[in-house]
Amino acid sequence: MNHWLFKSEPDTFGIQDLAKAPKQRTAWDGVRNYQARNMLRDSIKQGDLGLFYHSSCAVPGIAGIVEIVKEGYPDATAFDPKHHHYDPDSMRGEPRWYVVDMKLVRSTRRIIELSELRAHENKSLQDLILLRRGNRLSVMPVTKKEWDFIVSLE
DNA sequence: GCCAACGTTGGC
DNA sequence: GCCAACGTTGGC
Repeated sequence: MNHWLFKSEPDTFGIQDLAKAPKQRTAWDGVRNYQARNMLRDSIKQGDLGLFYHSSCAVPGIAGIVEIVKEGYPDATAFDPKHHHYDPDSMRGEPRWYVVDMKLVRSTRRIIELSELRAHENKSLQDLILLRRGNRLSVMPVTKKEWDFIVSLE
């Protein structure tokens, strides 16, 4: 079982939106980055756990824990001309973009803030991809050690 | 294959 | 709103 971190802008879809979703479940759609796509398509497995991270907001940080309930399948929003994430180059016979389905395990009791993670960037979290300079990946792997450490901060 | 231009991300 | 950093595009 592997661990991941998923970024989302709470103004668009935050942890509260996941909590209110039917069955507290959602498809992680709209990813339009090849590196992240490859993870969604190939690496993320049912039963894997993820940190739900709030980005581009007043208090960036980890807001919850999710579990993968369905492995990668084509992102239907890429086929829809009316959709904001429409990609005319993604064909149904040869889909370019993928999603996984996830469900809420729980919200964290508090936001584990980015600034707090940064306080450990020279020690326990020195390899955390999230903290790498200029990092823009919206889906990234987290090691078991990093996971355990981050969860222990809560 | 190079690389400048451009659009996007995301913290501050 | 600013701006650094990055990925993608497209001309050559």
